[in-house]
Amino acid sequence: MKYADVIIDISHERLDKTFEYIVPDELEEQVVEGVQVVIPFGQGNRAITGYVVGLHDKPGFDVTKLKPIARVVKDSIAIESQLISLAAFLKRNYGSTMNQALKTVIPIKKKENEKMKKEISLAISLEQAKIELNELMAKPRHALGKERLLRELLEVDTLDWELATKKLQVPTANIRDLEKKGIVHIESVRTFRNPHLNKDANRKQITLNEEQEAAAEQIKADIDTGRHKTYLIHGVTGSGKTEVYMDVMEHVINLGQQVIVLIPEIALTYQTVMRFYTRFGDKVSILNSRMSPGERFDQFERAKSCEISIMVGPRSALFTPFANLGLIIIDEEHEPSYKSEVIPRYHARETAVYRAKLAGATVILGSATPSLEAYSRAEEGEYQLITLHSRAMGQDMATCEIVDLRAELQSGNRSMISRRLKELMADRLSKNQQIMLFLNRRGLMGFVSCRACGHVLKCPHCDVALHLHSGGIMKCHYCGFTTKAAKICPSCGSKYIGSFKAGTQRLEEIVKEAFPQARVLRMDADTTSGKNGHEEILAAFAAHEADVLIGTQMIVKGHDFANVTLVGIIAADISLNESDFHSGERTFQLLTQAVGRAGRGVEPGIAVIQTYQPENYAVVSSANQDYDSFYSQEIAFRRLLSYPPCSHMLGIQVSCDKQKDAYGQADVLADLIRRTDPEIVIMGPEDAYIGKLKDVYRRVIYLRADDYDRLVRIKDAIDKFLLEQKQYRNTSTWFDFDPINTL
DNA sequence: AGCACGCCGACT
DNA sequence: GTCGGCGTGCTC
Repeated sequence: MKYADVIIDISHERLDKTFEYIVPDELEEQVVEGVQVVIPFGQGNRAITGYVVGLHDKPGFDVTKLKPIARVVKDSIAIESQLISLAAFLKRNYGSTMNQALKTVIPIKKKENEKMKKEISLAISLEQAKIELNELMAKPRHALGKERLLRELLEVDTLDWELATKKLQVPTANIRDLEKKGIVHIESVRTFRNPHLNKDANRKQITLNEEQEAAAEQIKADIDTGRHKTYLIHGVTGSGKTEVYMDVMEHVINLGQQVIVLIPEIALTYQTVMRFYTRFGDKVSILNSRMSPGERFDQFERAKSCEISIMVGPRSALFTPFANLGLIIIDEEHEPSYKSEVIPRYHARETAVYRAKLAGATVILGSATPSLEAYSRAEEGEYQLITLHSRAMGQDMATCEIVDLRAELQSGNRSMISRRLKELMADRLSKNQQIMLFLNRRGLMGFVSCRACGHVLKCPHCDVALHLHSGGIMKCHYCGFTTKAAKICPSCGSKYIGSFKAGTQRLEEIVKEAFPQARVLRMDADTTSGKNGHEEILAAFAAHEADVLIGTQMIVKGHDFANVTLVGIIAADISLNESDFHSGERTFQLLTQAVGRAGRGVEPGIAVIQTYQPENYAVVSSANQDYDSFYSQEIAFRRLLSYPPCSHMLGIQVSCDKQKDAYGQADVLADLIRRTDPEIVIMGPEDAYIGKLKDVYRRVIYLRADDYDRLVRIKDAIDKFLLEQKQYRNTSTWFDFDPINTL
């Protein structure tokens, strides 16, 4: 007789343990570690699903009380036992129930209706298609989706419907329209096929430069001799890190192993995706946050059945069930999107290193501005540092000028644009070159306040300011609460009440005023409403349909525009003045990326950084593109104040709809912590950054310790206490290890 | 989480 | 006298 340990599919601390079940003889073949099973649970024997996490021959519980497993869930993926260990790692290191951890690691069940795959192909010859494309391009406002589709079909014979609509983001209407005109042909097929490349002509032979070659060779040599390390590739913007990744990827695939490539959500663009497709063809699958759980499940199933050997995707792609994983690449390793915002709040970097350890795989981290965490590990020798010093195409780095806004103000210029920036903009516009203006919007939002008494209109459900939207409506960006814009201040009755325009919007007006002839595009939350908003704006800018692109963070991430020769950073300080200890690091990363946008083509570029703190080290070192100088100052600051990576932090949040209970429970937990570990550095309890959200009050406690495990022990003590505690059962508590965002 | 058992108020 | 409130406890 066999017995199985099952984790019940109910996420509750009180059920967060394995339950033992009898494996019936007829199910013995099917019940393996990782499968989803249906089991009778509780007095009523109601059918509940669960995950098998262990199997043994001897019962470990009163055998008379054991019930048999009812059945194995059809189409459930038996995940690698490695992934179960990975879930245990998530539970232990980031705090969650085993069920929550398993759910982040195991793909969700497939949806019922399996739809027919459709393929799109050209109904006309390649030459005709080129003519069609040219005609399309000639129209001033043509459908960009059609353009992408036609361009793609010039490269490949057939295109999967899903690929076209999801990854290339071609609207279905565009495809239908082209079909009606007889340009493309839509065919339903049964089997799934990835696009095949028409000809290898477009598959450029990539030759690595000396530095890239040395980097790739070093990693490949280590892999060949069975050394599986973690590498940090620190390469300046444009140094061609991706070429190094691809070279190593090819090597690993030739060894019969699989590769996971993590890319920040925001960089999952058409260009990035195509780079992998053109190099590796149908070995690649792409995971996308817009995919439904069913689609994701399909991709994981293909990985499991060895149909593909490369998975490219955001954070969650880390859990692709490859049986023989050989390499994990994390591009733009410093990106905050690698930290999960939901429980378990894991960090993809740490988790990747752990998964690689389990699988005997190699990890490559890459960044132009490595996180302090990664770089300090490299310095300690835990990761191996590889530096790429020069740009692959040999372009010069942009020159960088810092404009002191204090001096600008003294000489009477109160505009958002300094005289120097204006002068350079005029010059670029006259040369028909493009300009990017970057504004970190945070702090310049369009909230509504009273000019007489200073009262700020707040959301009744959340502790945040309401924002003015078009049509005289105020909206809460956190809970969606909407109300009519106030005409009179509810506090003092003054009618001098109004909003400050969003920074980008105001900047756009200023630019249009100063350069009426310039064509300006703005990219922010307001202008990118549609699904493909981003892509369309960026494509329009790439096609030089505008001279100036104004935007927030989104425009600085990984988009290369060859004709951009001037980048203006309007207010570098804004991100510096955030209360968070990451502010220096974020500012440096942002500025470095923004500066890197200038001069990606033949023309050398100039970047102008406007700031009130021209002597700030983050500003100065990003202007000089000097990571080492930034790092040494930032790490000294972290060491001095015992911030990560020089120590570890644990954020504990208590939330409750009753303010009194949230406060009470937070105090109880703080006492418990003091009793558990009297020496630990404890901050709080205090109100969370947003003290009330959707009518729920939130209190936070922060702990700091050199030893991560010490924090884990406190987490475990709190978990144990919460199980036994009778009072405050209406509160909920969760953990955030080494938090990235202020709780 | 759900469901049962269990001991105190207003109702056909 | 009963129906039902949700407090407490258990689930292999």
